[in-house]
Amino acid sequence: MTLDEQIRKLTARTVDLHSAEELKARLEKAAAEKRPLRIKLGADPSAPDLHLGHCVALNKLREFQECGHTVVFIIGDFTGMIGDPSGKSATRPQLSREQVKENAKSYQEQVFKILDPAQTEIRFNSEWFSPMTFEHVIRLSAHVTVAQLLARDDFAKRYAARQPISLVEFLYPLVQAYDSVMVKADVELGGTDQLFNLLLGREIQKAHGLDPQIVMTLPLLEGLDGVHKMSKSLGNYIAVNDTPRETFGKTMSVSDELMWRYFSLVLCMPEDEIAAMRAAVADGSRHPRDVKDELGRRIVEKFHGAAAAQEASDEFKRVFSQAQLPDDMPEVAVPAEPIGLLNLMVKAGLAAGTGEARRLVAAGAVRLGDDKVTDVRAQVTPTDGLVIRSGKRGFARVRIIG
RNA sequence: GGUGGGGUAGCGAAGUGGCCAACCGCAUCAGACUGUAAAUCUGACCUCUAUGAGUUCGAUGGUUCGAAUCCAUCCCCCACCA
Repeated sequence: MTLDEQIRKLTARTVDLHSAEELKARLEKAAAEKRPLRIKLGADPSAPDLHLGHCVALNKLREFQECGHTVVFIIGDFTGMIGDPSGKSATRPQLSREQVKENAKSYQEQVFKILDPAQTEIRFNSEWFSPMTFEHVIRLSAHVTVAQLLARDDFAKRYAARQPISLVEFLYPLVQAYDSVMVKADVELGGTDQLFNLLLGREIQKAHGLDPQIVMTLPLLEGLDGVHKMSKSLGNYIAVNDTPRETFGKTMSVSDELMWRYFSLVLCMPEDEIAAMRAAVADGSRHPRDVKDELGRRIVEKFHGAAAAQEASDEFKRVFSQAQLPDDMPEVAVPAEPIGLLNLMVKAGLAAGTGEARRLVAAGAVRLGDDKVTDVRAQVTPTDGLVIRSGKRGFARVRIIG
């Protein structure tokens, strides 16, 4: 691959790049020295559930690996143990050493669905932070002014709105920046919301006599609601570890307009191919549903393989397009004695309590076999194999126990 | 240390003695419509087989026939000025 080809590949989909010239120079230098670049990505170990939003950056790292570079994946175990009160949630629970370890392990499993383990270096930042003295912390802090920190967009807003900003939050960018020093990062990337932190890494590296890292930001992927960025706390995410069925179903719930971003950011599809598909949908030669079906299959395939992808798609069509029963469904074991419908639903896990079950029945969402039931006081005599449906997604099959 | 503002259901936010299980918005769930969705409309949304009952408004104790609302003590949070 020529240098220009590499650069084109590596800078695709980026939002900010500081700077293109530096990247080029660094790539040349690395080639001359016959060493791979070190590409850093930091991860917070408190949430080991990777989702498609994380994949945007991971995909980019993967592209770096394809160009022969090394990914340095930093697990913020030290910071995780302290607990980061970033933004709204006042204080996060502190994680124990064991939890952090466990999370880190789960992290690696998920990350390697995209990254190549052979070209990945995993580091824990407790390695350099645990032995650090307070003197060292103060010296590090001396490199940054409060005005600089307040320049960060969210800090500026919160300060203006008289919202609290914890000192820990102020320190966080520094912690992250120091990671860059310790692993001698050539490039660091992150979401656009990370721009400030990434740039601070450059400053701190310079202060430590290192070449400043090249900084790249990638778009934030909107979640299933189509508005907010995908995040676990908002619950609008597709997790790497979701089942094929879940992944596919969630993908199909993405709006038509948003799906193009998923093609680009999750699947790294080249822009011209996406444009071609958009054109096909616009002139009516392709149905948006079919395009989305393709999106769903390709996302499932990425994490679970082609067979699972096809199956998830078929299953979805059967259950939702044709309103038929899914292949397999949870079972509820009950004796063959009359039971209140509401209680049966709770037993079957179709409702959290009889209150919810009552609502569902009253709303006309519940069917026993093929018959809609709207009487909240209905008594049911269970028969083996009886299917209870609640809404579009809730299914359970009755098993009789002696 | 001082001054001021707060703690109400998943979140945001009204309510300041009875009409309060508590307006409203968001989120969520369901129904209709679809292409599966989104958008839109409708309904539900503390718990309980329920035209009723039970437990809520930071905590505890008190006043009162009656308290989210009044009093006392305590706990917690925030901003500002030092």
